[in-house]
Amino acid sequence: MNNGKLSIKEIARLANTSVATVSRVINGNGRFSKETEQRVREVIDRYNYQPNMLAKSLREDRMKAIGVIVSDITSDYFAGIVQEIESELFRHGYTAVICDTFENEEAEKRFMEMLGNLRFSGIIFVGGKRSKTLMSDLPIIYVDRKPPPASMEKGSCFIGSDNYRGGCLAGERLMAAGRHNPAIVLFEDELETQRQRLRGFRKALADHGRPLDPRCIFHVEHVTYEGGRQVTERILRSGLHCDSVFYTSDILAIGGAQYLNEAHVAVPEGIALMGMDDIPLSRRITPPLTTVRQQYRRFGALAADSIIRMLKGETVEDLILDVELIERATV
Amino acid sequence: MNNGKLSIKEIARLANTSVATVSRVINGNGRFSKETEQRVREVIDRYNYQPNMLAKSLREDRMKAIGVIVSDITSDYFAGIVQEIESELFRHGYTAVICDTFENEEAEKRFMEMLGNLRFSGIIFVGGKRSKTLMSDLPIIYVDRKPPPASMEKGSCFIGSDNYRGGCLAGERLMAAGRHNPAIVLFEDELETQRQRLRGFRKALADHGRPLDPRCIFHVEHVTYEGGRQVTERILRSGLHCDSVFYTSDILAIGGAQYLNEAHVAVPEGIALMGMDDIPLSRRITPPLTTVRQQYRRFGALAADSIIRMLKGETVEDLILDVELIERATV
DNA sequence: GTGAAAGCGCTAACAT
DNA sequence: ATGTTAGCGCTTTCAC
Repeated sequence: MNNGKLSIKEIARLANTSVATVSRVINGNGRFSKETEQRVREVIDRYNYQPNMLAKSLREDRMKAIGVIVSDITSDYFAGIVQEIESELFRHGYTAVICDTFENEEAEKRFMEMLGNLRFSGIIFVGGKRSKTLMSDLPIIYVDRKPPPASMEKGSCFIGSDNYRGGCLAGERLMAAGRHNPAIVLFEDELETQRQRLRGFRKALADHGRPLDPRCIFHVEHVTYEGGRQVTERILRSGLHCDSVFYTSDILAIGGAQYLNEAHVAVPEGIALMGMDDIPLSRRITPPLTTVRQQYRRFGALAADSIIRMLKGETVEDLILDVELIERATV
Repeated sequence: MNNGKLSIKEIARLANTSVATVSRVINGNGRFSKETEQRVREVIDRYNYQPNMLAKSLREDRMKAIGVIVSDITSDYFAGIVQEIESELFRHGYTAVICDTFENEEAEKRFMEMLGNLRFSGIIFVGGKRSKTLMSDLPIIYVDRKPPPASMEKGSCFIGSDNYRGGCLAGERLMAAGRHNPAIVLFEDELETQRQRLRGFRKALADHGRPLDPRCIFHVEHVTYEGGRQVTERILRSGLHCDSVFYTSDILAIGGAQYLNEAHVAVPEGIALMGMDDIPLSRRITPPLTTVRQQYRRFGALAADSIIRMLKGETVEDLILDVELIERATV
């Protein structure tokens, strides 16, 4: 047993003391003399002793680890958030365990159970669905997508963007460019987040006396380049003569731009394009994408911070970050 | 204690039997009557009992989890590999814990220690450095980058592409297009993998009587769009009059293509471009990127498979997958 | 200041 | 077929 590694018991024997004292030295609580500490540390160093975290966690009924449930690690946007969460958590001595659900609710549920069994300290959802009400007694943070109010139990909070304002910004920009017949592309599975963007967009158009044509609201099943291509093709073929489109994700906009390019539709002269997120690629395509920037990497740092504060028993509040219009060349 | 969840002991009490029997029922070993099984299952279902994996793992001195150490989860290439690993492992009842090192060797070391303390079952390195010799008694699989032979201890294996052939394919293609003065861009931190590609490339040119000019070998510090831009600028300014460049990663090639576009250098007429990997974006840029495809998602499935076989005590061998030339429009 | 011992939830002998 | 019990490595009372 123990796979060659030594236990606190052997350390105690080698340092000529008891397991209790060794434990006290390691964790720096309780009292012990300078000399015993010295002896214990020597043995620990010499044998490069590593405490068994499993036993520690069992005893304390808590793992010093946070589960990060993300709906698609392959997305630049989510991966960026996750990377920040991980590095921030790491600095606080927590381990981030990343669980990728592929936008699959079944997997989401399995992961939540598993994290519970493993006595994790908390969960951060990055873009999760969480539409079924899965109970969990762990502290939870939702990032990016806000779940239906029903699952926003206490001991949970939300971190995301001011999506309403994001929609406004996009609408305003298009109006300012004289694009009076825009389309909007939404991700169909999301609720609150997307709805807010739609509301803001609609408001901006209405303010300019150009109410949004309901037929110009398009939906997409997956946030992929291909999804962006296809919806753009649908828009062109719809016969609605849209002069611009606001995609609620840069990935979609980039797929759309590619389609227009192949279809020999000039951007922005023929059709103007706007995205949302501002992923690194957006500034690199030709022409560079005009978009609404979300501070999505900050979501990650903030989420890590919040959950650690929750663990300390502090109360934390929802955080709504500002968005920003990034002028480039597709409008 | 126990956070509201009940233990095997309480299940035993409620089902009017002993902990041993409950354990036997749960794990399906040992013998028990149909009737007791029935009673136990009822209680388990009624209370939605979830065994404490911490205790189980402590007892068995092994977690049913595999650590996946990846050097940058933000990369499409690595993320794709990781996603396959995770889904394959999941199907076998293993949990994949993803550890992102940001190409940082210190983090790599910390993660390895941690996975050891937590008694994980094995480790999969995706693009790791692992240049320092960190001991670890766990089975290890290396994916994509082959570590120096010194750290290829037994109980470890490598899964990757035939990089030599990849280099050949790129060189051949450029020669066939009459591009007699190509440059090659390598990632400086990698050893074996990159060296093989260089060797293959060099061989192909030599075969055509156009030995590679050593000044036309360029290095990049980070595999990012920006890295690709910068190295391309350096190539243009070098005064070497290269007529084509082979980037050993699509990301770099895409950054390079963008730079050339801005510098009004026609692709492929002025300069021909080749990448390697074939990430989803490559077919979507304008013009679509000619590249050497790696079956990188298959790396993931294979890695998961191999480590599970290792855990069963089977011996596994290095796996070298074939690469394929993907003709598109940049050559 | 230090040690003995109980006990976290579980599995696997070893009884019966 | 089922129950009793030791013990995995650790922390934490409770004595001394």
